[in-house]
Amino acid sequence: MDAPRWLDDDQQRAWRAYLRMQAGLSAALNRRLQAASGLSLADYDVLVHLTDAPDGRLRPYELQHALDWEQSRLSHHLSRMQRRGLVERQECAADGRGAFIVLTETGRGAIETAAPDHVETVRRLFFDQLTPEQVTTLEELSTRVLARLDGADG
Amino acid sequence: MDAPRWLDDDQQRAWRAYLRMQAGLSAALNRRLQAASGLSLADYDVLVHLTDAPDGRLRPYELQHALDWEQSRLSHHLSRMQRRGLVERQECAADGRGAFIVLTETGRGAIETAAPDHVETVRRLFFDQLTPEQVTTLEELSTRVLARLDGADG
DNA sequence: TGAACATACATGACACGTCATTGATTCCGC
DNA sequence: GCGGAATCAATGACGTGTCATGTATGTTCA
Repeated sequence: MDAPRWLDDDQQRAWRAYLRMQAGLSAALNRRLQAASGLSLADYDVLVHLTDAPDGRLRPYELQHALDWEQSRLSHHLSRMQRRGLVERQECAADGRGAFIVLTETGRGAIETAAPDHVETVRRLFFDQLTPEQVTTLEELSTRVLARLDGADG
Repeated sequence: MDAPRWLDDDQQRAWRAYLRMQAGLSAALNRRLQAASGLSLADYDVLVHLTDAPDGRLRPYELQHALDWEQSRLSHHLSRMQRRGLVERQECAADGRGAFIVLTETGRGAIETAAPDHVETVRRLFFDQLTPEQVTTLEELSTRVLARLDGADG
């Protein structure tokens, strides 16, 4: 193997800044959401998808693809949410292996209470700091990297 | 409270793309680093800082500020790394409350083995996908958000 | 039909992160 | 010095995420 290509100074600075921002932002969002509503970011994402689904229910594998989570993470997380009364599991008549995850009234109440505050926090901490051009660049940049991640493993 | 200001379409798309990219990238980096060297990203960051320190040792509070971690996260993590022989704890003569975290030979070997591969992965998955302008914008954007996070809590 | 394979989901073990609390020193004003 | 406050760090409890594996059901095709 050849000598590794290190990062240049611009890349170093960008990488460090990005890592810190990413960690700090998600920690801050999590803390606020948790304090305000008792939900984690993960709970929030699950509930958002269930809210958008017809009848407020989805198959686990649908949730898995929508969230882009590992299967076992989802399964564990749903068990914890079920224990807290945010969702329920139903049998699936059409497929004996499968199940439905159903939003409970408690779950719907939680997400409806949490959402406005959370969106406001995302705006204040993140979007209010950025120019429209920076937002556009962020989306393009993220999409490019995502395409690479979804592509070949090399 | 007033009606919440929701995100506009550009912001929605950027936010979703960013969240997915962020989650996917750190998962990919973690998986590769773990497979190649048995280190997690967290281990890697700790070891990098220790490697840069004189005598390969630092006080925990120095590491804490350098890494921007919560104190108890660091303490737990160092215990796990100590158990694996990557670092050791030493008493601090100058401050009876304190300690030193010292890089072991095992730890130094691990980071030196892991670093070239890891940097190369960061480059391939991330920087090779971006234009220099995107890199610059990412750094500016991250710095802006970070300043907001470090500022007032509102 | 039935064997091989694929799909849907759960689970146990264990690493990781946060919060709250505790214990031991050091610092500082009187 | 001495008493209170701040600092340095460890710990227990508990939620979260990953990996490896298990189990049941569905699907395909000779």
